[in-house]
Amino acid sequence: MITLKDLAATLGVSVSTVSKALKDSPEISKDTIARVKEIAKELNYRPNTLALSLKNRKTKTIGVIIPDILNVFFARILYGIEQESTALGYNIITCLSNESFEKENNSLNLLANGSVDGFIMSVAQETQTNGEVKHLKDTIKQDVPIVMFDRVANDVDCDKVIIDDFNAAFRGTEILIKEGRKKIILVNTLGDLSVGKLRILGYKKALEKHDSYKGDPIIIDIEDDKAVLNDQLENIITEHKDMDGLFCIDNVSGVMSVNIAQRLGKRVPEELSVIGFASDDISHLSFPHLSTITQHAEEIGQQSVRMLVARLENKNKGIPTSTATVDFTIELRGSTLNK
Amino acid sequence: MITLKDLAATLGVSVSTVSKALKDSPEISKDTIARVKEIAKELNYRPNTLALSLKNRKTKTIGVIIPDILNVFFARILYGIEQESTALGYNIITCLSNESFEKENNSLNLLANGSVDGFIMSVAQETQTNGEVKHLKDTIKQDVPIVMFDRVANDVDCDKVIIDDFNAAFRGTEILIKEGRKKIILVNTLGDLSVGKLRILGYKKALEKHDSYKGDPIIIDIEDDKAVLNDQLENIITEHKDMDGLFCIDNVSGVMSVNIAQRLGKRVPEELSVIGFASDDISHLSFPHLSTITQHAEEIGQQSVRMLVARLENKNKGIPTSTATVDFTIELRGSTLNK
DNA sequence: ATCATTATCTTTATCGCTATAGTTAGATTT
DNA sequence: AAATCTAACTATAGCGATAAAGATAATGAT
Repeated sequence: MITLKDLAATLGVSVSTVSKALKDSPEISKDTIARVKEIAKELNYRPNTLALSLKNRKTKTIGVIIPDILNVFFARILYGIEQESTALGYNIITCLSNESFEKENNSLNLLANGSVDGFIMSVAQETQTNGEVKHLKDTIKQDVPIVMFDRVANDVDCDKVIIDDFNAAFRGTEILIKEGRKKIILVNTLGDLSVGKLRILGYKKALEKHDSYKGDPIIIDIEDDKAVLNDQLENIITEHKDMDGLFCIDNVSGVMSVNIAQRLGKRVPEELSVIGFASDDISHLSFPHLSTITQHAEEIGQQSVRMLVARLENKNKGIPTSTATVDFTIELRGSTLNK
Repeated sequence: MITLKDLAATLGVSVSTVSKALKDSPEISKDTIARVKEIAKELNYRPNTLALSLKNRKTKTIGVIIPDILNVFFARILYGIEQESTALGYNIITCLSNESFEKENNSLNLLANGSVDGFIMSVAQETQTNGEVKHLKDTIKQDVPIVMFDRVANDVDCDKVIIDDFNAAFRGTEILIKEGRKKIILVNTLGDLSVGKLRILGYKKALEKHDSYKGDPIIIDIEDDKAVLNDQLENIITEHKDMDGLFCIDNVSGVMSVNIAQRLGKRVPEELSVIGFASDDISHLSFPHLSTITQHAEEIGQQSVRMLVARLENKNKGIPTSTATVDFTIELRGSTLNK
């Protein structure tokens, strides 16, 4: 690696002259500036980012903690984060918590010592289930800001970016109601994640609000394990012969359900209308294609970066934290009637 | 942030005493060591990684460049990389080249100045198409090692981790031949990527080798754009009425093909046997489930880390570079006969 | 001719940490 | 009692870069 010192030595001037010349300082003659720049280019000099970070006390680096990179929703968000970070001149250090509190905590501790300027994260399932927040609050207290997306800890005071999950589920359920469906079941694969709870609330609220719907809410919890998901869904479809509306609140079970129903001779959408959540393109893998509530994952990522950078670059001002809501869209394809 | 200086001030000793005490130096009395550690814990002292990296001239950080994080194959590899890195005490800085040469080049330049100890990367499509290698060679020349996985640049001398794509495709094709299929078509969505070429070669070789197979190889190039993929596959299935074997060399078109064929009344696997490549779980989204050549993506990631770290921690010795091949497995499900 | 002013550099200190080279007071040796 | 040793620290330099404060010679002012 080539340093300022090396350049200074080859040119026979002092290190600070080189440093200033490279920044076009008026203290240095145009002649020297030209010579310095030439040599710098020739030797392919690149300033050492580490040294600069140490000096400036900021790294232009964002720590990103993703609970599950194999979940396309999160992969897309990471994609958005990377795009916007690059655009704003920041790097990202990516950590995968793998839904574990311990890994999340480690990552936070490891990086919150000057390695990153701030964090963008979605809370691990374990963290959320156990209600752990101390590690998050501690980090913020040490003056390292956090932006949370999607899965947020309500009792931590920081910037947040979310989908209006309640409203999304409400609107999705309404579509089934307006088709005149009489028995609409919600399949929950999200355990007790905050977003799952909100979606269930939206579903319930929609059923309540519409007098035309007579039944009670039916919520079936199943395991989100791809090996058994198929069987579980098949059971539900077989057991509830009179079910005519199915609302899946994750990414894959909707696609699977459509395929299973068709195979079992239950025609979609005539006899069963299915709607799912989506953040990727697998809705094309069922026939008919799955109608979905589509989350704009990239936008969530981008928005998170914007909020964090805004806070970093106005640190002193101490603006109060805020929560941004990113839009969703409803895309009706073939698995519902109102195409 | 709390520094050694802060600790020294509170204790009324010198900075170097604190530093030594924290490392249990024999020069420092047990008494002082105890006092220092106590205060350090109390004030939640964490050594500044940046300063350490600067001092030690190594960062314990790996730069990872991924061409497309929305491709589950790469997401899984990243997962493997992250796991193994963490296990070996390294952090990762993730960059997404988005298949662009320029972004790949930028990332390399940005980080190859002391920010990372080495790189793990898969070459962007654009880079591979244009045959760009200078940026890769330059990086290595600057003494920053690179490990390439999956898509590798053959004329760059560095450690590599690959799947035996040739052999995988050869074996996959053989399965169809041994079922007695008469017209086996290969669908290529990978353009002119190196791995695609190898898979096509393997397919051709298998057809050649088996005298029982009479036809010529048929390779159909289609675009890898999810919006039109469906239609393109439907066209192929409609036009080639006598096709009884289909070999898909990417992740999704196999699943789609099975679903389309069934819908069009072409029974799978009786009339059409389908086999695909896979690195994720979407093979469950077709009925019957897709038989696949399964790449062990996590293992590719882990192996890459191991090779890079081995090189980093033996830098002086200058071991010659090597290429590791990661196993694949063939998983026969319902879309082929020999289940 | 003397002093002030520029132009153009160089020195020094600092970011946080560690390794190397001092320093000091008390204990041990002869 | 003078010389040597040792335990337990402190001071210094350096990783790479920069900003603030000095330095030097040439120019201009009076």
